[in-house]
Amino acid sequence: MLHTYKYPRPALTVDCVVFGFDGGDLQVLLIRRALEPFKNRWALPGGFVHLDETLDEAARRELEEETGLREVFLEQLHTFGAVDRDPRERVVSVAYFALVKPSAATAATDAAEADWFPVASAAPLAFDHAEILATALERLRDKLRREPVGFELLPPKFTLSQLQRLYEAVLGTALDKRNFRKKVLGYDLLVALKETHREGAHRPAQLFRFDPAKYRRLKKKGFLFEL
Amino acid sequence: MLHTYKYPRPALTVDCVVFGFDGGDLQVLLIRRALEPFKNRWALPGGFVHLDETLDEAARRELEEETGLREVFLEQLHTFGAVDRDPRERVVSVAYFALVKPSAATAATDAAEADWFPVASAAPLAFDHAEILATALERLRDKLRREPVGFELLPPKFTLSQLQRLYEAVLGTALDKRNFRKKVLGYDLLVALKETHREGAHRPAQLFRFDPAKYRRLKKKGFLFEL
DNA sequence: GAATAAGGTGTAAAATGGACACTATGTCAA
DNA sequence: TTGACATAGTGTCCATTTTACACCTTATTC
Repeated sequence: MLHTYKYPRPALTVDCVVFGFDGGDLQVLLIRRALEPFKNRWALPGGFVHLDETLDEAARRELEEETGLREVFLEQLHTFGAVDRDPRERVVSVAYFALVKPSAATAATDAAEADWFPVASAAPLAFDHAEILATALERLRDKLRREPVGFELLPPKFTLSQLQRLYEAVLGTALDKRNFRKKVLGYDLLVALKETHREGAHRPAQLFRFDPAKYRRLKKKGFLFEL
Repeated sequence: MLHTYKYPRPALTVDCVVFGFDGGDLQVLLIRRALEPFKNRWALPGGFVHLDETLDEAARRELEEETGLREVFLEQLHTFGAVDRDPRERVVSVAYFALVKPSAATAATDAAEADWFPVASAAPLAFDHAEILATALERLRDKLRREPVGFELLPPKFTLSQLQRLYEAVLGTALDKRNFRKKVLGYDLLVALKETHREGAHRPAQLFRFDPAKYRRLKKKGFLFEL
């Protein structure tokens, strides 16, 4: 069945930049293209927007179809509309960026032709996906410093060292351990658990969890997280 | 001539939230719709994206066609894709936000069925334009505090009082005069001119201009404007 | 039980942010 | 001419925040 319009229209797609963190590097989830153009190249998961779904819904649907990921942190990033970004025809793409926890992350690769790459070594990508990735990275850095969103990249229970390593990996700077802990705990958004995390031949670390309800309450009062 | 595709496609438009400042209130530029739906309602200037232009180009073109404005500060805001945001058919709109200087602002209303409204009293708007406006306002407040962008809403030569009034109008808070001046001048981004601005029965005010080159240099060194 | 490896803690100095009130300089009208 | 008026312009002190910095703790392993 064909669809006819009075004026020509660009095709509309969504693409998702999915970030993960393995404890060392910040990673992106890419899928290997099965078809031309850019056959066998790595690309961001994404696809066409259906008429009966919002953009957010389209992004979530494509993400699940192509990577099996569900219920991730997802947010609209920017819309890319260079005239020749797709060699076949005019395609405008609404890019999203997503953050996934390590548990979900491993599930993603079990399915599909998907794999994780350290963001630093994720080239070459199909289409203008390198540009989209760069934009997403910029946004992630910004967001991480202004909103308590890092927890979306960590397990539900995590140590302060893990959190600090995440910040250091994303921001690309070394942080002072005492100052970091003082500041993070000062916001009173982390709950110390009665468990510790033991790993390696050294003292075990206190586990914490993030308290989203507390954050929502604080945010309503015009509070600003900043790191 | 008709255009046919294998799968249905949403129509793609751009809409512009154009902000201006008259010295008192923050204003938005709206146009009166000549056609159904929402005939005679006020709406954001915008229109369909052509196949041979980028999204930015489409936004600038529509802005000029509908309001006569050229060479304004323009930036992509967010893409709105609720399924029923247009009663006729599926339309996805890439929203932009623009800042215009008072000189350009007066020109805009000479043309077209366009007029300025204080942002507080801009309802009711066509489509989901109230939501788009709210999103733009939020973004403007954010941007104003983190980047020296307020100058885009002022004449090339302005006084510190004008700048302060702008910040107060947009942020909705009163600011301390001495602290404001200390901070703004401390960034060393304003150049004091050899002119003054006289108006009313009182002491004339020093005129300044913004130095964009200096700002670019500072920004490269990882400097953050914050107010 | 000694070596190892990461976890966890406090203080002092510097920089920043916020509160606060008076003088300066022009216009205008009596 | 002079005094009332209206906005321009200026500095200090205190509280808070930020930064720099080093050692002891607690587990494991051999």
